[in-house]
Amino acid sequence: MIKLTKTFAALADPTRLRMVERLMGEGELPAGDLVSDFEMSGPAISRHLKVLREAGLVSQRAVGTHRYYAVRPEAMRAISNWTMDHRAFWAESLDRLDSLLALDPEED
Amino acid sequence: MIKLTKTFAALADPTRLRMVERLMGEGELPAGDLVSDFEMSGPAISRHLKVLREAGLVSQRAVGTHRYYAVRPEAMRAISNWTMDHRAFWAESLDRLDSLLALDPEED
DNA sequence: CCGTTATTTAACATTTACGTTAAATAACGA
DNA sequence: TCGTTATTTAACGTAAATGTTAAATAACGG
Repeated sequence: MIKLTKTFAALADPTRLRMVERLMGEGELPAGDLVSDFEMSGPAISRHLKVLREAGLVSQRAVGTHRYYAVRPEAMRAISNWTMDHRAFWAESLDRLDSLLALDPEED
Repeated sequence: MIKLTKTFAALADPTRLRMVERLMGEGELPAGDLVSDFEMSGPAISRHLKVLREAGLVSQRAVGTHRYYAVRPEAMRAISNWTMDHRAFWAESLDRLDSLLALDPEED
């Protein structure tokens, strides 16, 4: 089960957020490819990847000495589901507007 | 402008996540109402609210000595938008399934 | 087997986060 | 004005996060 606070904590760091975005855009990548993206030591990147992994945000696949990382769709879906669970709150005014425009143009 | 890493950091703490959820469910509440929710001192709650405020997640309204807090829909929308921006990645298989079921039942 | 490459783990320093209690502010009502 | 209530700020201790360099692992290709 995905713990939402863990997921959010993992994405709360700019380096990790960028990693996740790159992985979503390009798909699975080896750790080394991510190292060259950032002005940061290899070990630092490795630990960020570990945080992402432990949060369930990425998967790791070994091929020879390479470790391929990829974002786990379930994790992203969990965030999306959470926002959708509360959609009634945050989309309230937009919904009302939609309704008024689309269905119910009765008030002034 | 809402900084996504700040938003995620704010939601990365279980106490703050619960606060936000309660505020979304019940709407605007004074700080004191939130204090009684948690086994934690008033000052601790106050600081959590400050973190949420500085992240742009909640608004504060003063009425007498009370401070009413409410979740800012824009912040939630920002998260939702981010997930939607990457929907092509995480909803990929579901989309494909949807498409196949709905539109294009041509393959085996 | 050996040197090279890819990546992680260990050890360490520094900053940030978070909780506590005590004190400060500010509005309220007698 | 004074004591009470609501909330925040200050001061402090401790734990967690993050970066660094050095060392450990492990697969690769001669």
